[in-house]
Amino acid sequence: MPRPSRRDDVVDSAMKLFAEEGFHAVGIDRILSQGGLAKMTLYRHFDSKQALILASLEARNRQILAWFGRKLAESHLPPPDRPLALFDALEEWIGGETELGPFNGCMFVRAAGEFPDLADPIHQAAAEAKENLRATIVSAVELAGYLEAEDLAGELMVLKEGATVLAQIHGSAEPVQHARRTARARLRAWLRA
Amino acid sequence: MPRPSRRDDVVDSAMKLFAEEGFHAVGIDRILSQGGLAKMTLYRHFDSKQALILASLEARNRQILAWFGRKLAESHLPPPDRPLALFDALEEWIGGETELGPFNGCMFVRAAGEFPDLADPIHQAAAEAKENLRATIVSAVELAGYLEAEDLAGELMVLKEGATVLAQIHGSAEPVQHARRTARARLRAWLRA
DNA sequence: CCCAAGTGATACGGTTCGGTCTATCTATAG
DNA sequence: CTATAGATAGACCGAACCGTATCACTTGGG
Repeated sequence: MPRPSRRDDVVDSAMKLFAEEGFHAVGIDRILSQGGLAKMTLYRHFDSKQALILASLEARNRQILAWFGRKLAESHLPPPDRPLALFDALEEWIGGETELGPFNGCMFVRAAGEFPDLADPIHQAAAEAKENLRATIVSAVELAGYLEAEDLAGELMVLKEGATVLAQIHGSAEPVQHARRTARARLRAWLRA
Repeated sequence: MPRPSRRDDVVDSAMKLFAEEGFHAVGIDRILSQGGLAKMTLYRHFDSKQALILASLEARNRQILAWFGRKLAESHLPPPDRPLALFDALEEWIGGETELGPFNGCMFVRAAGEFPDLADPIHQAAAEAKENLRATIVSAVELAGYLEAEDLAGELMVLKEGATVLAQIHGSAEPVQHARRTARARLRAWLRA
């Protein structure tokens, strides 16, 4: 099991280009040339471009889950405010240099947008990624001591997705401020209940 | 000025296909064949596919603005709750048969996703469409008697976009419920302030 | 040392893409 | 009637697409 890492090279190059320009807009040749890979190296590891896209989404999913999970766990906010670390992390992602690379919106939202058929495996992979993130937020909310964590996490998800989408469209982190303010108020209300 | 409507035929066919399958995924030939148009009919009215996409976005923008504007104006909710008509309209759009056609997520979000370059005219058109909708919401919020309408509308926009995106990914209107509940609570809080 | 697997480089095939061009048809205005 | 503008239909082009095939080279294990 030498794990030659060539497969990972292909996925990394693909993930980067897909994130920057989109799935349909990026051809196999560009993925391979940027990275000095050969075509047979790709098709030895993947059946098709679709399989490569799926692998890229899975890799991105692990990356995103680990990053947000860490940001939520390492937050220095007082426990009831800790879920707000979600929006601090989002702002950091948008504005700056993180290991997630330049901010180009959510890769899963864009995948679901380019492959709108609900039965498409790519669309389903995007939906699963969102469900995974939701579960992470549920855990964080429970850990912060909230009841009805499912409902609260659902509201936080809506806010996070809305802020992400608007930030990408307008090229600005301002929507995150709106989302964070709303989230803060909702957390306060949940505390009183 | 006979307004031969052939141009509109092209835009209508394009808008429908772009909404269903995406911009890169749909070729000119399909747009024309579905609708019995000739290629020269397209290129007499538009310089390029990009110009056709821009025209489709503008047409969709007018459609969306008129629809949400009407839903907000005709709402039978008590005035302070009237901005919630936004989410009722969204749910109606998702679930059912409206003049907006089948729900495939927000066309502008998907356009900005497929053309991520902020300098791309298509991306900019998508951003302008969002700004137009935001202005509509600001007016509705002011009309309902709220102060600081800009901030409140900003929060409502985030909720609406998040609900739209999640609804498209999961093929479910459930996120709209979360968004609506959050919005209701925020409106109540704004009333007390 | 040798063999087999993996890789880079390249060429190729069949399809589709966006866009141009020509030819024919129709419909209206003069 | 003719003249003209806009329409359809379709051939055509160069480029890019995804995927396959071929060949030479490197590499590591028995």
